[in-house]
Amino acid sequence: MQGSVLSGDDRLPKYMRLADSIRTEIALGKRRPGDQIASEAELAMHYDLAPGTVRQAIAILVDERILERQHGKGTFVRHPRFDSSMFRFFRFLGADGLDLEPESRILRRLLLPAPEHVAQALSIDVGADAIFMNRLRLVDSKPVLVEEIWLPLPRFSAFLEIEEREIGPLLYPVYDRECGQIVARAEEYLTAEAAGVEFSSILQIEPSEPVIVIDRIAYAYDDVALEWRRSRGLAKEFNYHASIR
Amino acid sequence: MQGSVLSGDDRLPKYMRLADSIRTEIALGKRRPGDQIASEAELAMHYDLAPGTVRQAIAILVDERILERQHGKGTFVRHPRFDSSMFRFFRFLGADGLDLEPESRILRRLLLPAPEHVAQALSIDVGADAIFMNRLRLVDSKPVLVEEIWLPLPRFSAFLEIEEREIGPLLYPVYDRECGQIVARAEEYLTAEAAGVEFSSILQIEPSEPVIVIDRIAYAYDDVALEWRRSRGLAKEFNYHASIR
DNA sequence: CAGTGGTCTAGACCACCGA
DNA sequence: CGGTGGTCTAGACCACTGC
Repeated sequence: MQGSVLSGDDRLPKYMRLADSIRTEIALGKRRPGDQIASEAELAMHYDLAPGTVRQAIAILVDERILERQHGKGTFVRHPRFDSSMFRFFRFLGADGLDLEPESRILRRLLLPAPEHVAQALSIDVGADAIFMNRLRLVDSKPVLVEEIWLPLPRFSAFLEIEEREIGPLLYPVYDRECGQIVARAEEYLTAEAAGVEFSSILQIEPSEPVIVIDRIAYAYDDVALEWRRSRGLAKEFNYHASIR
Repeated sequence: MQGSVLSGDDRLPKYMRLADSIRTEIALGKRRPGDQIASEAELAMHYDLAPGTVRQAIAILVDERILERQHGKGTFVRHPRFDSSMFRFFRFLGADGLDLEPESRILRRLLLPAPEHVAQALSIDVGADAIFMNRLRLVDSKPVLVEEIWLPLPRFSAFLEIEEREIGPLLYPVYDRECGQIVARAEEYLTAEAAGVEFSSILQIEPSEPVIVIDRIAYAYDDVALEWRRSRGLAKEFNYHASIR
């Protein structure tokens, strides 16, 4: 017999159920970023669907930025590379005038009881232990960004054991490699405030100087919240662009 | 004879040329926001295309937020209603705790030579006369936002003649009604800075307090730049949200 | 009820890629 | 060259809307 059966609520259109099925495979780690998925013809055969229906399903996932099509090659699980999304906003220019990726210095990394706003975002109990990390980002040895990062247990327990030198400026590849957690998307909330005494001394600016504050919650493919992060950076290095329709 | 011919480069796919054709009709004002367009069956008949090809064309325009489909009713030119997009960012709460739309007070409205950054954005000559307007937005009679607005001539010449009381807080409906110019989309650029002496006195805050600065260029359906605007508002009222994938 | 968009079928042929 | 996605056809039937 050929023709596998689509799971899920059969009141939903087939193309949605196929999209759900592929999305779930990725969430479970059966398909990982970079992997090629079955061709449209194979999927049509396997699920006993018309080619057009399969295309419609894939179109959804391409739209969600989960898959990408490459004409003549195949359809692939997309690499979600936005750990540096901050650097679409902040432009850090070195002495040579080129964009720089700030180096990273971890100031603190320890277990702490999660405060309410973090606990709520990460769906853990208020006051439950979680990993807290404090990082400084520098360009030309000058501080430009401070980060407070919270990670839930037990999902990230391995993260406490890693040697600091194994942690580069990009955390999401570390989360994947050491903890098996893939960040698929994020929500960011942005505002500005005066630096204040605490952050002005860290960033070596005047307390009255404005800083941009970006809160980010990062999610896995299955919408589990993986990381809460608050970043503060010099407002004058910051420029955000948005299209509105 | 039935079967109209698609214009444009015939090396392009038919669905793209149909989408271009509909987009152009809207840019020329033949179809206006709220209008119903021909049904998929009619379009297929008229252009001698298969229904699926017509659907693909419409899908593009729906994706671009130019059209919207309504099941059982038809397909319509979408109303681009984002004059109040600022108020997805700024939340102005009145004494009763509800969101308020700030009232508007025009401080200045006159012809001035366009500075370079404005001229470039609006594709006019540097130093050429353009309409400049300075507005203050208030909530409970307290200033919360200052705007500098530039409009190109001769497209907006009628705008100088309008009585101030005919200009409400929303400008884009006025542009449409009085000048026949429809804003279809916009690009916004966002940063923050200390208010400084000029704006602190207008906004009644300390010069060191941070303000959010939003530059916006508004475009017509045919991508002609219609308006350049710079808004400054209290950073503490500001919260922007973005999804990243 | 007629008319609209939404889902789905079952193909054909083309354009692109890599071996 | 074989395999992939991209375009296009020509329908059928369903679900929703408003008269």
